[in-house]
Amino acid sequence: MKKNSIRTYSNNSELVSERRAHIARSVAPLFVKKGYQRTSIRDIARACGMSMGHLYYYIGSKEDVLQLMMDYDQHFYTYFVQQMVADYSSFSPTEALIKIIDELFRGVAGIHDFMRFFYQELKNLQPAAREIIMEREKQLIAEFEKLLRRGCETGEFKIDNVTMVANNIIFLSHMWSLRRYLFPRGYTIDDYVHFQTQNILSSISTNNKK
Amino acid sequence: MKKNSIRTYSNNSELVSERRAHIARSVAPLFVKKGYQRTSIRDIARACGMSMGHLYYYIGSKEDVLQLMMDYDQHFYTYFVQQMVADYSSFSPTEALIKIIDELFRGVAGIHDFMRFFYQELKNLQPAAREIIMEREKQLIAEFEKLLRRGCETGEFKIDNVTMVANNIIFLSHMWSLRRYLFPRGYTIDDYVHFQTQNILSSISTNNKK
Amino acid sequence: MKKNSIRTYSNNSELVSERRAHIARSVAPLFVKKGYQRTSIRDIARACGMSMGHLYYYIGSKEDVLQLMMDYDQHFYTYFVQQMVADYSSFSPTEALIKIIDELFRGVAGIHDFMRFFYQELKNLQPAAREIIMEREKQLIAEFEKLLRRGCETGEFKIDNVTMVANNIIFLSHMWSLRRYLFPRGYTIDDYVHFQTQNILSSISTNNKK
Amino acid sequence: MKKNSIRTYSNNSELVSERRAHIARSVAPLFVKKGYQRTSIRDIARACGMSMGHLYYYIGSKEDVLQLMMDYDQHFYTYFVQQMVADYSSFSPTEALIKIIDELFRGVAGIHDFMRFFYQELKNLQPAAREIIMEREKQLIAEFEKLLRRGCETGEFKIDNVTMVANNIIFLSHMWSLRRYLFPRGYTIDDYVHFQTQNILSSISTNNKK
DNA sequence: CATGAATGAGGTTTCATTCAT
DNA sequence: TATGAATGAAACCTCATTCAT
Repeated sequence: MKKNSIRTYSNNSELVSERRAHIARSVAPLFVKKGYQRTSIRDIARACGMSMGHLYYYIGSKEDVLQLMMDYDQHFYTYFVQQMVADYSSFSPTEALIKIIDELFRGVAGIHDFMRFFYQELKNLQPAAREIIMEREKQLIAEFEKLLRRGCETGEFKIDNVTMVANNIIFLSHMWSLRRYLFPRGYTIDDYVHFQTQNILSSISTNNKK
Repeated sequence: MKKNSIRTYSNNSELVSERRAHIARSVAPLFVKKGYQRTSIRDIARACGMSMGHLYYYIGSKEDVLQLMMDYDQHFYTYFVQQMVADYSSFSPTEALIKIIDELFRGVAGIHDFMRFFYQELKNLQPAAREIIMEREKQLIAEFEKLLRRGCETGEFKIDNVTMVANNIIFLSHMWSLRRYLFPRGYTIDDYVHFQTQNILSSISTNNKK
Repeated sequence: MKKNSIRTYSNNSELVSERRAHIARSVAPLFVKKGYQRTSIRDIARACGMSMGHLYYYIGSKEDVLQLMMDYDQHFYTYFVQQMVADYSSFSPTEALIKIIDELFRGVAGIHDFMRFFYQELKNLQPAAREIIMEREKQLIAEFEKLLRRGCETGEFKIDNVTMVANNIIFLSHMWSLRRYLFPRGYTIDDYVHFQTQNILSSISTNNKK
Repeated sequence: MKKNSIRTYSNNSELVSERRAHIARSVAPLFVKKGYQRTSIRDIARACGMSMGHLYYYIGSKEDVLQLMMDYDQHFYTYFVQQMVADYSSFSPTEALIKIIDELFRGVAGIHDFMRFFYQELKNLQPAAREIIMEREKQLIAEFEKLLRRGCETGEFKIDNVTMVANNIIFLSHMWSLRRYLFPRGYTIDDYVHFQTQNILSSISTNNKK
């Protein structure tokens, strides 16, 4: 929605969008593998199948590539969550939350290396770009708040601060990406999802069957 | 004892230890402010009050400085937690946990920029160095496990997987450093500590007064 | 007639001339502001309202644009002087010289930034193009020689080397463009014209009323 | 006297001065021949007998090399004139002026390619550096003013605006460098000096023997 | 123990020019 | 005629590391 003012020499905005999406897609595995700083423009151009000069036809600086990639991936991630919340809107809040946690945690685990990258390289974005990312992250949190509030209204949940519970849920979904190396040997994503689901429900559910 | 295979040209191991501690201390604010990659050897040498050549008398590469600094800081952090657990060993597990969470979360919040740095730059360590860090992190988790197990034995806690609960507690202590920008406006560390304490207790305490 | 060996893909020589004049006009403010080297082909094309590719339809290289622009502007300048000399042909040589100096110095002062550009970028022309410029500059000098000789014939002037006096007059007209920053604070073009007029006359006039 | 704040990584200010002088000397013929913009850092480093990296040990940017070179050469030029004025202080103003014009014009003719370079590349200096150059140029003018005023006091000269006469003398000394290609074929520096001397004297001398 | 001058490979970015459409 | 996407060489600059002193 917002206009990221990345420089381009082209007037064909359709082409620019397409190529930038291509760049974002092409660069992702490279960035995730080597990190942003260690990836050179030469690497990026090669991965995109472009010459270095031509790459700069669509971007203004290396930093813009980072922004492009983060935007692109975060967009999918956000959309994925919004879709889920919508999909389970007919379920009871508890049922919906269980399903959504399941899908979210597994989904995030599927892009664990991107999640790590995200935490590592966010600082390399310029403030304006970072602001956009943050804003979208807040929308994500709002989605969960919506669901949690519905649960409070039905009496299934009892929550003092829905925003913080939403924050907790999302942050814990990242834990698999950031810290699974510390988990017990043999601990699976199934175990993890089950554990966190119980954990979350036990602290908000009024029907505590523990 | 340690597998610290950092090169030095000195035989005076006491001097080496002392100088390396000095380097670790001197470089920390620089690294935290500018990031590891953007900090040059020249910057590091200046911050340490050494010449570049002499710096290489005590280290083998720039990466070693990162390792030194992370080791040094993590060591304090780990020691701080171990001390706390010991200090509260005479308290009831519930009381101890409340106290420890309070101190831990506030302590971590006090070094929030180091915590961010930690998540951001861990990837720049060589696997061997990363392994050492991980190992110590596991010891930290073990401290909490110890406390939680004590609570299970007294019947105050009911926990299926103490390792994962310990992991959760520690990870949530990092959340203030990594994501507080997403919290509600005006939300304080006091609010945060209170919220997470309730949250954690409600999911493990047998005396559920919710 | 001219040795303008600038490449074109067009056979329509009228169109070519027209377009080249357009290019010369369009590019002048850009060149004067940013300098020749710092102005890119993209800048030039944009200023001309053409595509880069189409620009190359009428020129062979970036250097040709410089030549075009210098040619064009110098042509006006030369024509302007020739016209003046003709206009004042019925005046006495002294009167004519006074008038012409007045108009010339003020005229040149009006295009001071072009004059500076001229001195700065002449070296970027190829020898052949530079030769053409030089030739026209010599014609300009010849105009003044004509006037000065007329004054010698009437006995109003006494001059050993009319060519060099003509050179001096023209060069001094450039001084306002090249060195006025060194002049006394508040010194105006009026002051300047008056000063140089007196200065020149005093050294060639037989009727020395100093 | 003024502190040109050119970046260096060295603390040995003596070495820095020496090396910078070396750079200024080494780069001059290159700059004069190819122009500033067309001379690459690689060229400069080669001419200085340094690696590119080491060159940047003593300077902060390519522009600094230009400043160094202009400063260095202008310093000699200025010093040369000041010396002359001092040397001829015991002569009568007229005699002194004749001698000084002779030496100045010939001196400047000897560095004609630097003089052209000076006019061409001054625009590439940053304002601060340009200011320093301008200031020294003004000091030069002041030297001539001193001499001319002495002549006015003895009654040998009659001058309304000594500053502008001084400006004229200096500017005309540059003409040989900038415009001698337009002079009559076979016209020598001897002819030129003689012509301008007569020209200047005739417009300021009270003893007009024309 | 200590210095800092020196290196050279590699980083990001620009730009005149062409050519398929 | 007219377009502008595409190229690749070359530009300026940085920096981890070494070595003579």
